Order: sequence, then structure tokens, then C-alpha cells
Amino acid sequence: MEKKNTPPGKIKIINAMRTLLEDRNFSSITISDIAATAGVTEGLIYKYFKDKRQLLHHVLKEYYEYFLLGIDQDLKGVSGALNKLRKVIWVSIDRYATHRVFARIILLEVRNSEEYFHSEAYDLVRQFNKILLDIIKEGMASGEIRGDISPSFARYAIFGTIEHACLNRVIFNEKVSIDETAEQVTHLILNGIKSRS
Amino acid sequence: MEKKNTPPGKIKIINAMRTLLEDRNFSSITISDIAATAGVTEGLIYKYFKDKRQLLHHVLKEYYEYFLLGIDQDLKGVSGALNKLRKVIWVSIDRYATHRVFARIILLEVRNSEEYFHSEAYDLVRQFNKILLDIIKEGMASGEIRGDISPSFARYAIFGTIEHACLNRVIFNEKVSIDETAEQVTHLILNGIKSRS
DNA sequence: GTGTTCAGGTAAATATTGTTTACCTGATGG
DNA sequence: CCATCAGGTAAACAATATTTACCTGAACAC
Repeated sequence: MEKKNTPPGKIKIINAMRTLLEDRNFSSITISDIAATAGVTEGLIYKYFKDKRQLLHHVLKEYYEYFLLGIDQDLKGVSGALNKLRKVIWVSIDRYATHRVFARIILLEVRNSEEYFHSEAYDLVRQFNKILLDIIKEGMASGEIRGDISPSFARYAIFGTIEHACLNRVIFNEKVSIDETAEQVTHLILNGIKSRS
Repeated sequence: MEKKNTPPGKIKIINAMRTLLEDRNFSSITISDIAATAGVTEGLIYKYFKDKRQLLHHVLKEYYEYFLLGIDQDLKGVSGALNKLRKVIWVSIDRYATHRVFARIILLEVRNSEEYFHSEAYDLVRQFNKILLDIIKEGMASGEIRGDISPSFARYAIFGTIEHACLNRVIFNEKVSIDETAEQVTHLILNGIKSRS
């Protein structure tokens, strides 16, 4: 996942962090754990990363780089804002479901520190948000999406619903059917919960 | 906010934690900060709380006790599931908006530790979730809410949307209009984003 | 009254963990 | 062939969380 000609030690450190995040939360993972798992010394970690937290951000950034690469491809050939939205929802849920470490990091571990919002990882998150926002605006322009709501609130609803629908899985390691979750979420977002009279 | 006949030192510790959380995140607050702010010694903190994290959970618990007290009162006299839902949404947003420390704790600081989900605070969260879930089921029984969605997914949508709508405020300390946010959220949740044809 | 207990509190030692420093080594290219 | 430098180490150091042993005065039993 990391670029070529990255020093082997750095790669091992990143992989160790990922491995450890599989069953423990960030604050309980120590530098010494990471070094031991990676098979390097503690000092080397600080050669490549400012501190423990920046290492976490770097791991998140790698996931996001990988995902952003995919999203353009995923949307290629899909026409209509609503269809794009369906696709984005499905893809997002799929990511949370199949990359638990990624989900842990972004849903639970990074948002509590100021530095995250100045990290490169957060730049990529912004990019992704913009993609979604543009789809919503496109839908409003074409009339597929109602014009009386604020695009950012629509985005809140979409991400918020997805996140909560995946949270139990992330936290308690519950199984989740991707297709069923995507369908429920899409249905809710598009149509709301009120009965049509 | 804390019960009577609580030792003064304990109260001071709890208040200190709350005060410090106003402008700093949990992990950057040290035991020594808390002790200094409270005007007690570090040792005393461990007399009343197992560790730093449990103190955090206790603060959250106090907020929730206070809020749960209010919610019954708030719903009294409101009839119809949808009206109750509107009320709950408004009240929830109001809480996040007017109690920033509370919002910080529950949205950003606790969910990353296993212990939280075994804490008394989480018991109260569950209680609150159940109230919402019961309203949803009531609405389905009465026909106000469509029957083809899963009640828990409806809950995900409601909480998820509220949380994301408040997150920027919590993180970046942005101002948010409670009434406008509540209206947008309610509208989205009830009607969805798709145009009616 | 006097002695016992115990809640509320302190000060300092200790353990754990994050971070920095000074240094070693072998490959590379001028 | 030697100067440089990336990759790496080991050990010191600093910051923090946690534990320990102890002090004090009020309440209570006798």
C-alpha cells in the first residue's frame, strides 16, 4: 500500500500499527508494542514520524489514498445523481465492512485531536466529501433531488446514517450484510421514514 | 449536578475535568492538570476514580442522568410518534449545541475504549436509545412511519444525521442555529432527499 | 473521657510510556 | 578512496499515570 522505495523499516512500522489496531485501540498501543511487532527499535519510529499520533494519521492517509483511487473508477459510467449516490453509499459501507482497521481509525480514533484536522489524511477526507457534495448539487440541478434542503445537510444525513449503521460492527465486531445495509441506508436517505399518505 | 453528601474534593475533581474539557481534548489533559485545577492532590483522584478514563465516564454519566430526567418531561403531552420524534430531535440538537463538553465527550472521546461500553454511562445511553426506538415502533404500529424499514436503521439515520449536523460545531466551535438545524434534520429524516415525482 | 475506626485528604515514590540523543554501519558517487 | 548520508540502534531522558504509606479530625462505642 505504501509507495515504492520506502525504507523497509518504515513499512514494517506502518504494518505493525495496522496489525495492532486490529484488536486494540490506539491509546492502549504503546510505542514499544509497535517497535516489537515491527521488529525495529523505538527510535526508528521517530525517524519517520513526529509522534505516535502522526503515525496513526499516516496509516489513515494510506487507506484514503487507496480508496480515492477507486472511487473515480467506481463512478465511471454511472449516470444520474441518484445512481451515483447509491453507488457511493454502497462503496462506503463496503469499505467500513471490509476494512475494520480503517473504520476504527476514522470513526473512533482521530477526530478527538486537533492535529488530525491539519493532517494530510484530512485533506483527502475533504476531497472525498467534495465528491459527494458535488453529486448532491448535480442532483438538485437536474431535479432528481429536492431543492428545498441544504446540500451540506444532505451530506450529513448520508454520512451520518452510514456511520451509525456501521458503528456496531466496528465497535463490537458484529457481522453486517453489506448489501442489506446499503439497501436500507439508501432507502432511508432517499425516501425518509414517513409514510406516504 | 452531583448528588448531595458527595465529598467536596470529589466535586472539585469532577468540575475540574469539565472545565478542562472546555478547551482541551481528553488525552492532552493530565492528572496533574486536573489536580491543580481542582486544588487537590493527584492521589485523591485515585481515591474516587479507578483511573483517568473512569473519571471521564463519570462526567458523561452525570450529564446523561440530568438529560434523562428531562426527556420524560419533554415528551409529556406530546401525542403522535412523529411529533414525539420532532421533539426528541430538537432536544438532542439543543443538548449538543448548549453543552459542548457533553457533546465532545460522547461524540469524540469515549467510544474508542472498550471500558466505556461496560460503564454506567453507557447504560444510560442505552436507555435513551430505547426511548427513541419505542417511538419509532409506535409510529410504525400507528401507520405514521412506513413499515418497510428496520426500526434500528431508522434510529441510525436519526442519530447519525443529528451527530454529523452537530459535529462541525463541536470540533471547530462553530455556531449553529438550533431551530434551523432541527428543522433541516427533521425534514430530511421524515421525507428523504429524493424529489417527489 | 478515652480509645477505635474511618472518611477525607496529602506527599512522595514508583511504573509506564513517549521522546530525544548520540552514535554505528554499509552503500554510493565525486 | 573518502565524504556523505540513509537506515538503523541503544540507552538516556522526560512526562505522566498510578500506588503506597501516611496524616488528621470527626463520630461513635464503651
